[in-house]
Amino acid sequence: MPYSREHKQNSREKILQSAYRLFSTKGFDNVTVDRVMQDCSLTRGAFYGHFRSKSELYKEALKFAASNSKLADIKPEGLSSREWLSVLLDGYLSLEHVYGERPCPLAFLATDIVSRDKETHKTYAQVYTRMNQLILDYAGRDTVKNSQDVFSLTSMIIGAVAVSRTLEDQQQVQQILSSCRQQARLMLGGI
Amino acid sequence: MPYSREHKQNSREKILQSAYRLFSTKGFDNVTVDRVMQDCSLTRGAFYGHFRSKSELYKEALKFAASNSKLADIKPEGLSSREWLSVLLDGYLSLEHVYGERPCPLAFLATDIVSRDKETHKTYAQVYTRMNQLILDYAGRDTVKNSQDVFSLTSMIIGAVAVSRTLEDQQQVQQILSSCRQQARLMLGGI
DNA sequence: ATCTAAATATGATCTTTATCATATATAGAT
DNA sequence: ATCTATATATGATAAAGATCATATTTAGAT
Repeated sequence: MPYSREHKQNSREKILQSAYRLFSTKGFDNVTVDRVMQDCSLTRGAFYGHFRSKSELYKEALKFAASNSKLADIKPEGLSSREWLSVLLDGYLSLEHVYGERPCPLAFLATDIVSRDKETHKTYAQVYTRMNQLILDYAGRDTVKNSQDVFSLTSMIIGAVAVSRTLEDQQQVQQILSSCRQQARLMLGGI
Repeated sequence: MPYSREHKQNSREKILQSAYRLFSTKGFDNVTVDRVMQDCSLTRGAFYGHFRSKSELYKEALKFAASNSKLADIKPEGLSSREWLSVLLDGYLSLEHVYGERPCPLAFLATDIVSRDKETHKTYAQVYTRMNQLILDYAGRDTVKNSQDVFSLTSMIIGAVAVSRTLEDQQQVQQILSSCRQQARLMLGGI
């Protein structure tokens, strides 16, 4: 047996991490396999030992990002679900998220996904459903009049960060995020 | 003088129309110059008589889309500004818009823009500002507590249609759009 | 009818990049 | 030490597509 048992698994995770960071900031076509591998200090050739194709990498990176996203973090002890949800939303609607290393795939891949294959669409849809579900759960289902109300909340926060990343004017971005944080609190009262 | 005086202008508009339709559904890299020209029954060569490069085409198509978008339509006689705004928002949050021929560039190019050049970013930002302004104007500025409140509304509707286009489940899309239409009405009360 | 400038079409070039074929390096087992 | 399966690296191939150089078509003016 060559290398240690975990070596390949480690490499795979490094590739996924680099891939997602690059894909989410540049989109599928503006990222080359070479660039991803350079980013994690490996080379082209090694790539095909881990993934069948660039498309497969994209899909796996999407799954990887979903399970490692801020929104998947575990609620700390001593906070109510509602309080934790509030923390999560503020984190989501923050500059750190907009420009950070673990951006939400729902926002940052939104229009990029359209040209990908059916499987990838399905994965995206699953991530989307999970996000809505998670917010519903934290908000407390018993207080929900209509579970569909959550869609307007997620639309808003996804739209906000997606647009924010394209804007140069930092002050305007701050205003957008702030406006949405405030609105989110109002909506959660309603939900 | 060859051709009629308006011929070239007509060609230019046809190119822009095809270009925007394709760019907004597939993104910059998944559209070739060839494909655009085929779409409007011209050929590659003619292209460079109209635009310096594919990048320039993209930028011009973005401007073109902005000035021809649903939201730029003129208010018909006999409707109050608020009523007209309501019509516009329902149109924006409709299946026809999500899958139609005149989609909103703010939503459908959102993440695609990130990899484009500075000029294009600037154009996008202008379109974004115009959209917010337009909604503020129709909503009636005197009734606005805080003009920044409009950002959460535009984030929501942009996010809603951007995400909707990636989802396969038509029923879910309907629910998202419906949820946002309802929420928009609530928010306009507040604005 | 013919001439001409503008618009459009066609063929060629050159770069980029995904993927493959092949070679080398690694580290556990003998 | 050496052997071997696996991980990684390097060089080659081939296709796609943006752009350019050149040819052809168009329709108004003479």
